[in-house]
Amino acid sequence: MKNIKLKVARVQKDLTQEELADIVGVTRQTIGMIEAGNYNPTLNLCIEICKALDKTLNDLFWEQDYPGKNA
Amino acid sequence: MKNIKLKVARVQKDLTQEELADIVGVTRQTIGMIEAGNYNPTLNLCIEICKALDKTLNDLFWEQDYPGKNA
DNA sequence: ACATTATGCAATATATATCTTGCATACAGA
DNA sequence: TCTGTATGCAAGATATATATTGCATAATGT
Repeated sequence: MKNIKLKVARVQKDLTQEELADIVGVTRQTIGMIEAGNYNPTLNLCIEICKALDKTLNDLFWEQDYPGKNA
Repeated sequence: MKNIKLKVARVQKDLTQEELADIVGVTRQTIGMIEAGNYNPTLNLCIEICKALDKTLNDLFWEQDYPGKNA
């Protein structure tokens, strides 16, 4: 499931996938896959992304696209 | 860095490490290491833990023990 | 038309999250 | 004292997050 919130927050900061990746210390592909969904990133990476985008974990990763949400 | 919030939330639910582990589908050791800190769990696991304990990501995993917090 | 930038997709390699098993300690109850 | 429960710690195995490389496409500017 795509993470639209993350993509929006990134675009709001006028950052490209590669720029965000550089800031948080991962590869462009990793950011791309997180935005594309079907991925399960690490807590530390999520936190770094949130800090880079001035958001919180709940802002970007809560109640949007975790498996079994509407079960 | 130890995750006290997680331990407190678990005890409030009267759950043992092993019981919580069974609920979220991991091993007792995994829960133990997350509580003990020096660990980097997966986002999906964090979400499952939050759901099991009726907490949010921010409640249990935000601004407590991520690296560089006070940098 | 050409070059550049941003993104998507995929295969292989590496790092690390998680599992499995086992042992040790502390504590509560019989 | 003995047994069961809850937890901590550690070594080796497995699954998967992430890196690396490469190619394809759309959009933009010259």
